[in-house]
Amino acid sequence: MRLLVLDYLLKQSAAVSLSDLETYFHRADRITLYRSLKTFEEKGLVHSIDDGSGAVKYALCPDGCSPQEHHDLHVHFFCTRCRETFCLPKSRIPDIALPEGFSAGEVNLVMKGTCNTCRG
Amino acid sequence: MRLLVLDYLLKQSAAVSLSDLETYFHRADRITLYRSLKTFEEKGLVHSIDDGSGAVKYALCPDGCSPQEHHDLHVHFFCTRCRETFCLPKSRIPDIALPEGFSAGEVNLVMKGTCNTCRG
DNA sequence: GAATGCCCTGCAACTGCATTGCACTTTAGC
DNA sequence: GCTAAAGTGCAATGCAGTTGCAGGGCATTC
Ligand SMILES: [Mn+2]
Ligand SMILES: [Mn+2]
Ligand SMILES: [Zn+2]
Ligand SMILES: [Zn+2]
Repeated sequence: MRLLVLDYLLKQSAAVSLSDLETYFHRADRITLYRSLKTFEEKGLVHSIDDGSGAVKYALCPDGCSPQEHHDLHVHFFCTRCRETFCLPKSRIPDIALPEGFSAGEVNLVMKGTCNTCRG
Repeated sequence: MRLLVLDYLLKQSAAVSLSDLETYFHRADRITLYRSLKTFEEKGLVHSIDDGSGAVKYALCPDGCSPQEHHDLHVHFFCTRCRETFCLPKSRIPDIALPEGFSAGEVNLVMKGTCNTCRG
């Protein structure tokens, strides 16, 4: 099952949600798919994306992610038309000036708009 | 009830969630508080913040927000210790380079780390 | 002052997504 | 082949958000 899920992820250009998997693998159990994603995430194969759509999405990690540390510090793009979420590894997150006393850790940056296939 | 909620919001330095309100106004109904926030948001009084904590938080808008358009294009900061979320209106979101064909709309930028009261 | 209508409130119920427990099956190691 | 571990399926739960509906306050109108 996990191999099938991994194969599916490799073919996607956009991030997938659990319900996406559920729709595609309609014969498989929801929980199995859920745990597959969780395991992949733990092992550093995929990273999760909270794009504000209500459902967490997952995408394959770039090379160099380890179980200890995910460095998915790239921008994510959520298309408001097709509701797909894309990783934009080329668009790095710039440094943000913080007020005195604040120390930065992770950053979550999600842009919204229309993607290249949805523009008209 | 709404006046009480508004009064409460005015006294906060951090964004509040629905359950925060629920805890404070323990005699009021959850739904009434929920709808108060929704009404405030519609009218341009508050803006909602998705900080990734699982619960949407709300904070008063800066001057100039209208029912039609919220311009809360500032950075939000989520403290991983006290789990409070702060608006950082001084930290503007820089422009992000997008790939060809992508057009930008809203941006959600949440930084995580420790706030000025939680640093040790 | 009674009737009408609107707005606010409270109760109940429902949805969607995430998560866990437990039993069963399959796989891998010996 | 036997045994332990890993993977899977089913059930149930939790939590945040949301909606429908009915009752109550209040002001306007006749
Ligand atoms: Mn990504
Ligand atoms: Mn804000
Ligand atoms: Zn699109
Ligand atoms: Zn803090």
